[in-house]
Amino acid sequence: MKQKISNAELEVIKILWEADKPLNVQDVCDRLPSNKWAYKTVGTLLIRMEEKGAVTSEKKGRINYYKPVLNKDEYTKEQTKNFISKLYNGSVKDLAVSLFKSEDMTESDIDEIRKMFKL
Amino acid sequence: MKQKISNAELEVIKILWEADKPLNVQDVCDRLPSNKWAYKTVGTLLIRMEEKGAVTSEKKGRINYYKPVLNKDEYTKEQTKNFISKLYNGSVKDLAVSLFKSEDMTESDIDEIRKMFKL
DNA sequence: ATAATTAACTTACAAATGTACGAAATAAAA
DNA sequence: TTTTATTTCGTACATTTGTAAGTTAATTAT
Repeated sequence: MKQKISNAELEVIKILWEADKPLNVQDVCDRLPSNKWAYKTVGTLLIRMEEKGAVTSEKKGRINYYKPVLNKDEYTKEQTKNFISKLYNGSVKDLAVSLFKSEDMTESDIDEIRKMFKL
Repeated sequence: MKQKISNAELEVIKILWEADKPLNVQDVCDRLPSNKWAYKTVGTLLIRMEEKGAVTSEKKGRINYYKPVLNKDEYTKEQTKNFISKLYNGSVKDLAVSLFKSEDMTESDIDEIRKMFKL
């Protein structure tokens, strides 16, 4: 997986991550918000990800079933790192400050975080 | 500012944010890592951002001086929110968990965060 | 004052992305 | 079995992005 996957592709691979079993194009469509994309669009996105090595497909009969190659946690971790270096000069602390000030955290988020960082 | 700015554009507007005074193309080039982009490339990026409404320019003599319209903190906040919803289903807590497990935080980051959350 | 440099403005061009359509092959329904 | 629906495969096409080059006008150096 050298190349980056796009935002639209990410939407699709997220479905595969959740499904936890190989899905065909129709399955993916069914799990997307309705009318998100045409069937063929979803097919294109899957093919592109296969070209990029982010997913693989296996044919059962004439139908292709796709599953992710790219690992969700690794991907998330890597993207998070990139994001922090892009917007916060790589400082996790600066991100934390920004989150803390942004009012986007609920009290329960804060509690959880407190627990996590204790000891 | 309807349209999104690209990664390359972001590099440039970051320079303007830091400078805190209007800069011309040459100034921006001087502040970028050397040989990052050709002078003309930087000019293109500035023009595109002006078209997008992210920066404005004012001419002194024949030279254009650019300054940001887009506010850094707002932009950062918005991007952070988008990022969290894209990768963590909007859960700040999940992001925090991931950061905590990723080993990308230094001890001093953790200390700072502890202080911030008053543990 | 001519030559060299510089800045703006215009144009370019390939790769990536979003968003599909058409044709051909096959399977399912009538 | 003829029609209809489904699926793949190839193709399409506008927009955005990265990365500039060419042309022209103004400025600086000689």
